[in-house]
Amino acid sequence: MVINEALSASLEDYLEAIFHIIAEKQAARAKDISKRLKVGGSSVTGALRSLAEKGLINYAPYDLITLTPKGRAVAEDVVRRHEALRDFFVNVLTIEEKEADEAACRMEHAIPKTILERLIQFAEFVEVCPRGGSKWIAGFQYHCDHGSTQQTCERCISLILEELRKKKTQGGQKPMAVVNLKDLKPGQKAKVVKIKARGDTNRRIVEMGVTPGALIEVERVAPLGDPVDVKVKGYHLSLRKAEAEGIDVEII
Amino acid sequence: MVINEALSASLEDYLEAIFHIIAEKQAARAKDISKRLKVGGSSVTGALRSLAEKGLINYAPYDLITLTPKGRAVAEDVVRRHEALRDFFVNVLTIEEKEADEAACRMEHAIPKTILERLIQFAEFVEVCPRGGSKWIAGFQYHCDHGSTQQTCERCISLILEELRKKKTQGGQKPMAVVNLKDLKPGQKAKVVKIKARGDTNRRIVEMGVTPGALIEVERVAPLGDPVDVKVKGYHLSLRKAEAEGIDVEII
DNA sequence: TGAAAAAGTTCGTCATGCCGAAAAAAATAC
DNA sequence: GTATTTTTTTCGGCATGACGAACTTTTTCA
Repeated sequence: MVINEALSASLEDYLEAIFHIIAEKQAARAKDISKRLKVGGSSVTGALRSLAEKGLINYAPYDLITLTPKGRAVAEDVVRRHEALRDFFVNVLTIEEKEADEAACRMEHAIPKTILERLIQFAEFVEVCPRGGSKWIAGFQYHCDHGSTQQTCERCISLILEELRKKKTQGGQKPMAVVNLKDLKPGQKAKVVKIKARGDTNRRIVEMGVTPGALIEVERVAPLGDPVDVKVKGYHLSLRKAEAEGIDVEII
Repeated sequence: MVINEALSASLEDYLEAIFHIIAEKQAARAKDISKRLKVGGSSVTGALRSLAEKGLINYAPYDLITLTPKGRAVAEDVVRRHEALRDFFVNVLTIEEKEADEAACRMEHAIPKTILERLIQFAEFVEVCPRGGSKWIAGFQYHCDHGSTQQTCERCISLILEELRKKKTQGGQKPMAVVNLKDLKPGQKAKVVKIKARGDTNRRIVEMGVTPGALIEVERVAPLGDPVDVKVKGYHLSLRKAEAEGIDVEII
């Protein structure tokens, strides 16, 4: 078992495919992989041997394929890169979903860690900052389609004024639209306003990257509200009900 | 001579290296390439044969290496991808130059055309839009370092107010800081305000992508102001003096 | 001008990653 | 419970792209 060798783009693709297949079914089979990656069966066998040798998958000839803990960690890292790129393309560059996904698939193997982190922070910043937001992205769209001129810039500025006025009349005494994380529905995005939890729970929440100002997206809420699956800084987290209740957010 | 086959990442690297070496000296030699790409001499020979076969370089054993027109076009395309990524990393994500360059080097081979164009437009929009600009990027930096909280957001909003006030007092009757493109110094960036030129000159200018609202960066001005080398939408252009004089800009 | 040095090429090798054909194993059907 | 189908593996082959060693050409310089 070879340890800690950097994976090739190809092997990252295989690992990512296995990760997604396992998320849908219980375990992956060679056929699923070959269908998903559009490669011949014999190529899959070779890749599986390679991944098993590196200790990333549990695999023996003719056997089902599962991820080792190490393999799961690496796969989650690949998926995080993929999603970060795709989300940036879709949410900031307003690229169409399918095309964004394909581009992310190709670029995910080449993006270095530091750039990735920055990109995730930037995409978050665009959504969270009052100077950014969906209105601004719409302005970017307009700029792309018509080219911005003096007039459109003035329109843009008046938009900011409007937003400021709204803030001023609503806010003041109490920040508006602050709710508890547990009350969000899947798909909703929010800005973390305050961590109410204290002690150990507080520590755990902050360690996961949930800090005031951060963007948080609810992915799934289990029947009784426990656990709540969220995405923060590109990471998929599963929060206990007690943890979710300790987080106040402002819906975006 | 094989035509129109997609280049591998490796061959793109060779072509890019040749392009840069030729920009510095008159022609490239195998040694320059092997030094620049850190590969053995024998690998270079193979790559050169491959590029010559595809009609991208002029090459015969032991001879100097130059680009064919087709090869130059492809090389310029690779360089444009590289620079677009690097500029985005440096100007928007505030990544340090050297790191941005290395990342661009790896990612340039994987970015699809549509995403590239959008990214270039976005980087331009960030610099040109009043809601963006260097102040906003500084705000992003702050967000990265400290995490934005309610207070920093209010600071951000007051910054917009300040900017608005400045615009209001200065502007009104006449747009401020409008100068002619020919008066810019190398390194300066500006927003195109108006194309004064008429007829054929106007058409040529617009065809090159120089339109009101676009970002233009001066790279080099020849002794007598002819030509003026600029960068617009990722393209390096060489403007005749008459063309430069027909363009009014607002320095950013 | 004629060595010595430098640059460039050829050749054999290796690793990766894909493929198709054929063989082997497992699953399914009757 | 065997026969057929499906899945998986093995094997040989091919393309790319890198390398080192040995050889050839060009350049340098004495």
